Amino acid sequence: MSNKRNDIISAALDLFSEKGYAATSTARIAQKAGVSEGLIFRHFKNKRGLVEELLQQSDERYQNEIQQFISAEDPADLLRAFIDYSVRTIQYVDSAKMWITSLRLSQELGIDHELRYAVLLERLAWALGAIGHGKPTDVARTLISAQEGMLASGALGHMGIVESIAAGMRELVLNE
Amino acid sequence: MSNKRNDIISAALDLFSEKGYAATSTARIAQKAGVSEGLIFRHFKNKRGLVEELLQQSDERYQNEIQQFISAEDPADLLRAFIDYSVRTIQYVDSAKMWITSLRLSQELGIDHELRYAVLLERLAWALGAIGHGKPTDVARTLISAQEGMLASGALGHMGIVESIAAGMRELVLNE
DNA sequence: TGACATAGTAAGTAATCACTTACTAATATA
DNA sequence: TATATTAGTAAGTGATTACTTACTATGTCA
Repeated sequence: MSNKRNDIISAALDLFSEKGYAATSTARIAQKAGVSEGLIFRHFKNKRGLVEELLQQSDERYQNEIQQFISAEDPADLLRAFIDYSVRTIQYVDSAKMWITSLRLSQELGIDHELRYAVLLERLAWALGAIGHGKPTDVARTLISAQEGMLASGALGHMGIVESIAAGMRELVLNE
Repeated sequence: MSNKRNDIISAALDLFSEKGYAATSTARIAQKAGVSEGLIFRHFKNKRGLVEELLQQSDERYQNEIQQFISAEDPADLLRAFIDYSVRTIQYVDSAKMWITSLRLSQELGIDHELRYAVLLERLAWALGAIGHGKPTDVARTLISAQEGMLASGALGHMGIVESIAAGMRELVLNE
């Protein structure tokens, strides 16, 4: 089985994460993937179809990754894991690319990705309530927003800032 | 004095905030502004020059707006004002457009807007320290990140979420 | 082996892109 | 009022865009 279809998706991910959707041409994607431009349109209905599959893959991966810590039984452990995960995710170029791209493309294409956080929000709120925070749902939303802010503001280039934001979250939420 | 130069900037702001930079053509901007396309290139060196002036105006306005509360003498008042400002800013379509556009365009054009927060960061950290928070600089960064996250995630359409994030900030920072 | 679907390509297409040219209209200043 | 500068336009420019067409190569299974 050929892997050129995957080559296209992975080249698209690279380029979309650098330049965004509109500024990335299908010609450039084909070139980077080492295939003819026409092949993109054999495998995907159009450019939009390609980016939608990419976003869907990224979402599946995201849901998979958060599964690893949202089931923790100790609430403080869960919160610690959430904060660490935010940092770790950005340290591994591969993960970071997918996260940032997913956020940026959702914005650029006007796709609502609020739903994505439903499960995470619920578990965070539970953990926050369990360790004595008032308004746990509001606080959970604040944490998720802080995490998104990290991704939005080109934090990829500034590891120091990412660590600092995480430290601030730990201080506010866990007093540690 | 003609106002066509301003018409161009304001049409560009509208369109950039909807579609982003790359997906907005100079032809479309001219059409919306009710001028010929050539006029854009008389007043601005090129498309990039137009967006840079737009970003600079937005930055001036931002620095102006935060001046109104960062000089508060009471630390709790300052923090309250910061949080309220985040919400208010998004309620007024005009302000929101400028904020979101400024964040999105900085991302899309790869402009570092970290500097923008220098003064705010310093004053927030002071206020947080004064009311007894540990690691005040880290916590200040977390708050700013949460605010950026609000803007990044199409919060314009979801006032309820914006209010909720603000409530979470109030709870975490001021216990109220 | 032969028939048929799938994978892949090279060379198009019309539309749109940012930007330029060559010009006229308006306004300021002497 | 003559002159010079600025504001404005219509109609281009070549390059690039997403996508199509018409074709060939490769594998699959009766």
